[in-house]
Amino acid sequence: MTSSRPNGLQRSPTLEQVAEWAGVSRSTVSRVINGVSTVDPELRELVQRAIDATGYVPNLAARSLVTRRTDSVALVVSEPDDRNDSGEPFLNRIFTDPFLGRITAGALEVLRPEGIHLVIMPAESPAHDHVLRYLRQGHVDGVLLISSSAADPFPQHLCDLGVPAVLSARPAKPLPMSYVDVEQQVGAKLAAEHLLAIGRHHLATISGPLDMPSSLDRLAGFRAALAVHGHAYVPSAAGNFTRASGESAARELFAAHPEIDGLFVANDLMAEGALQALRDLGKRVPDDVAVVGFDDSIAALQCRPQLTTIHQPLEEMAAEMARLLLARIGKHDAKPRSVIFHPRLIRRQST
Amino acid sequence: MTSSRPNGLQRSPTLEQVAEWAGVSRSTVSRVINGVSTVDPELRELVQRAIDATGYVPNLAARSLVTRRTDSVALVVSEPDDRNDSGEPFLNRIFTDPFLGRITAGALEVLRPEGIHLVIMPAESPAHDHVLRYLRQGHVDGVLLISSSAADPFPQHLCDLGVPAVLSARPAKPLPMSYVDVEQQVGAKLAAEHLLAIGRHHLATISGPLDMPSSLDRLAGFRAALAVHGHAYVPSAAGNFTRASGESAARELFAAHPEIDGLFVANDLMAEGALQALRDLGKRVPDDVAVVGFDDSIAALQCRPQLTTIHQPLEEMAAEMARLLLARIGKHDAKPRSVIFHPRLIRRQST
DNA sequence: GACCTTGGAGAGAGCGCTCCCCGGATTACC
DNA sequence: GGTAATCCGGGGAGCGCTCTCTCCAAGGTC
Repeated sequence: MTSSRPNGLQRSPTLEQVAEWAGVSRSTVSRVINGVSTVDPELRELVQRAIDATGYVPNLAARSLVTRRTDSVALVVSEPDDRNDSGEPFLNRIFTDPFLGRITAGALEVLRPEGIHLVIMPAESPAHDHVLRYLRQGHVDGVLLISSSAADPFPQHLCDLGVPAVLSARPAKPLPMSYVDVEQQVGAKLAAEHLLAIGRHHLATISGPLDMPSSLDRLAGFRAALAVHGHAYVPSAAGNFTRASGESAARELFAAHPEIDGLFVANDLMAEGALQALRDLGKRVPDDVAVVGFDDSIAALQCRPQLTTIHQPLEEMAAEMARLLLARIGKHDAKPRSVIFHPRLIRRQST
Repeated sequence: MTSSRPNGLQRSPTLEQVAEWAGVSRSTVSRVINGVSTVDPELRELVQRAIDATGYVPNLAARSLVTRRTDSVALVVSEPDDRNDSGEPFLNRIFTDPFLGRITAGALEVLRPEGIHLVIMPAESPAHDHVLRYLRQGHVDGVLLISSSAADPFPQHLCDLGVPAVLSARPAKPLPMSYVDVEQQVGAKLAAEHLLAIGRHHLATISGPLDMPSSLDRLAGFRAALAVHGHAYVPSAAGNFTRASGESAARELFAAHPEIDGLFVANDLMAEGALQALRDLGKRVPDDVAVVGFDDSIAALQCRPQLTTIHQPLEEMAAEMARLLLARIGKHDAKPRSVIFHPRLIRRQST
């Protein structure tokens, strides 16, 4: 029943007005609102009634003008120029990847209890400036950055800006910023050893874009693990983490190497595409070809056969990012920290 | 070379300092920044140099304290309580649906040129309060609301709040808010007539959740169009717009009515699931069963066979939402308006 | 040459809030 | 009972910006 605000025409009440209503000073109302303990319980009660009666809401602009905090952080998903070649619009790609949902959920898990709002901003390259301006203006206290490509200048920009930020993966060039990551190489190794363990000998891999450190790590990890077992050469094709790219990469791979009987794909979405290609090629999974994905996203469960995949605890990772960021916002001097998580293999029907 | 801001320790320069540097008054600097034309070109130039030299960025809190504008709007994706039964986490669902990417892109198309930032906020039910608080605090000038279920109280809350807002579809209960929509019934009719035109006689439909006006409209439109052609009974099953739900709805439908040879599915994602089910059942598409989707999302192109579907111009619709919102923000008295778009059928391989 | 108009710059008053500092009241202690 | 310690509430000074109002100078008009 906050009846008195039909259309924003009349301004919402101010602290001053609440104070007047309650017959106390501005300071007292401010104390009540900010939960300072040195207020007489009776007065506190009175002020609370005044707040309810007037329908008072603190003016955030005024508050953050003096506190220099906004109690909100941004989740920025960045992408550099040179990746607009996939044909698929960037916005559709990021919003279609189950990745983002899990990251968001994990971050909110930590932020909400702290009363911190999360604001999501896509930042495909032409909009970098826009987003940077938003961040510089002090709209948020800090940034959780999902950036992929090594070529992406965004992390560097953010660093220059001095805005507290945490990255979702090891930055391509060393940067004094905290980040969270998973042991990519270990994940790839798990996939390699599993494929060998189930008796496959002709292994290949579909990697992510070769300008992403995580893609390179998965590729290198897979190769290294196989080298240990005597496999000197491992055919590979690169995709860009979309389903369609996985499909064409698989086609390419099998055209050149029809003997492949074990496939490691750098994410589930591409693996799903690869399954499609294999179906078209008349190959049975897992009988003819065993497939291992990466991420353990819902896509892994949605496809037939369900994917064996490398699980990475994205929600926990995002939660940790949020924690690192909050710590960083708290004390400005904190030095960059990294937190690395462990992957594990989930076996399903595709191997 | 904005050298003077290593770590937020020293405060960023203020208007005052820029004015001092340039040897002019605060007012003049403010005029330059806000593009007021009554400034001597020479002085303007001088001030610009001062801004560059000091690395000045306007303090948004201070500005919006006096202007009462933030130059940003929120895109809120809401979901009521009672839909958490699908098993799949809400955040994953919305971020996995190509829908959101297209909406975002369309809205940005209009907002960016105006210098307005877009902030995306998921608002699954337990977080409603959080998001409402954010909106009340005046963090944004207005809201683009994607809300689906008729049971969702969020639009009503928003309305009570007096925050300018535009809905993505006709609200379930009449509400004094602008909205954008597509002629759902006409879309369904297109599907029905197409299926009849290609000689199908046993038609059925997979609808969306029955608490969504758009789902009901599509269902009703499909039935009505068939009734005109003498089909009194049309089997149907409801899904929740996810791929998995489409798959199980199709299974259910064909178990009861194996004779079905034409299927209208209320969105592409569910249609994709239905294709999966049909494949499992050994039905060929389109030979045994013709399938028409709805949305014309990328999912329609990704699946095999590619989907015949009802195109709705989501990007344009979102752009129009943004336009309506900006108009509303401009003058507070504006009365609610609705803009309705026309669907059209895109024929591909599934019919 | 006196008057009026107009373009362009400065001064000042807030916007609504927090937070420091101070003062009055209450309690405690000698 | 006097003084110190403690507690709590009020007053006031800004935070950095915009915006109106005022003022000055230059140009135009009769």
